Amino acid sequence: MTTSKRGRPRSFDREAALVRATLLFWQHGYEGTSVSDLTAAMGISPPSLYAAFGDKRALFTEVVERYGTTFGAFMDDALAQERDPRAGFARMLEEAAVAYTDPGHPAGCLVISAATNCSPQTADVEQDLRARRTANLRSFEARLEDARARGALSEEADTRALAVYFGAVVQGMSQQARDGASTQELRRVARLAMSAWPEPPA
Amino acid sequence: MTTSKRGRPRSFDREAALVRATLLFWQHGYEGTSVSDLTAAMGISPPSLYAAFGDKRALFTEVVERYGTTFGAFMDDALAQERDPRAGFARMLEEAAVAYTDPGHPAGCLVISAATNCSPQTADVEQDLRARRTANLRSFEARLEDARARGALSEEADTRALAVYFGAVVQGMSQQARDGASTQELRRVARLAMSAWPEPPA
DNA sequence: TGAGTTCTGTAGCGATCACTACGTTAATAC
DNA sequence: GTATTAACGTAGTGATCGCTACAGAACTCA
Repeated sequence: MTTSKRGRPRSFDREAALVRATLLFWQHGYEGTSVSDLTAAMGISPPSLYAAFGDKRALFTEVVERYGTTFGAFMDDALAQERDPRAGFARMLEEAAVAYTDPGHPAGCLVISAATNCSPQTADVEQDLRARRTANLRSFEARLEDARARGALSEEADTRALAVYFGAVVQGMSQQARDGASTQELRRVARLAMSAWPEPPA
Repeated sequence: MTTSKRGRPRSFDREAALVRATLLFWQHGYEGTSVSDLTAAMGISPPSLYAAFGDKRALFTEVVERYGTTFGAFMDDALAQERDPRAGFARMLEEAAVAYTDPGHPAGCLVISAATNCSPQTADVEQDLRARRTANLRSFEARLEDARARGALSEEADTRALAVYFGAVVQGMSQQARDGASTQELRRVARLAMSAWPEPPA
């Protein structure tokens, strides 16, 4: 394989520019971030942005997908890597407390907060992130149902309600982080939240 | 007192127009709602809007204040009217489950979701709603500290952590409602969330 | 070298943003 | 009646929105 191409080579680091765009969308959301803001932060001109990423919408989609495999990967990892489902959810919440308050990037979760209030024209962006959140919720529910099938969760446990509950806790922790909550406060929230975990089966 | 004034009388119902504006801001947020959207929904022309409410920012402020005394009043009411603090928080969450999914208006809470992602130019709006949320959190904490002082909560209870926890749960329920959660699902979340309430003092 | 290709910066496109100048209309005050 | 006051609709302000036409620059290929 070869990386050489015809024509004038790109004069900026596409990956670095993508990270800059991620941080901007993370902080101000999709509509709160203008193309002018993006080009200024990425250090490129509008034609370069459009040539490299398509348009604002495509750039945002790429940002969200990259976010899911990097900053946001801890959620799936925690649930998948812990054998004990309770430990998996507990670890997910603990890591959320740390990740959402990391001073190295904007607070909270991009998927949760980057498109919560959109104009009628960009309702599709709001819907895209909503679909990601509901997919996460289904992932929670599947993990809980799997735990129940394996006998790690009582038969009476309401997996749907627990899934919505953990989804709400994660989203709430994200917004608390954006509102200024500290890592320590969110850690305590994470521990309190685990009180809802049902008693083990007899 | 007299309600008569000089000059041409207003030809629209100011209160009704304010409600229309509330519903729009509630659904699409501050920046997601344009003055053009507002005038169309309120059935008035831009000069009438500016004469009656000042500007978009002032209208939003009035909407938020009115929201706090109507749709959003159930929170303070629940905490203030229940003698038992645990019952107060439980009632607040139960009523949130119903209010956030009321089909008569947009889902969730306006204070929580109307300005979560703002452009740098309107950061002050985001900050105003943030101040309201942190005030609510302090109200939670004060209620919990009062309960502990009265002996209704154990001395070891972490009132700050509990306040942040309940704030996160409420915010999470609001976003779950916007993401399509049903009243019943949120009711179950409310009940699960109360599991974190500490054991009564010995 | 020259042709072909692709990125670059400048400069500006039409559309929409929040907002308002202006002349008209409809009420009260005298 | 006339004067005064205030809301009305029309029509349009400058600024910013997302996006692009265009020409020059920098590369690979023959």
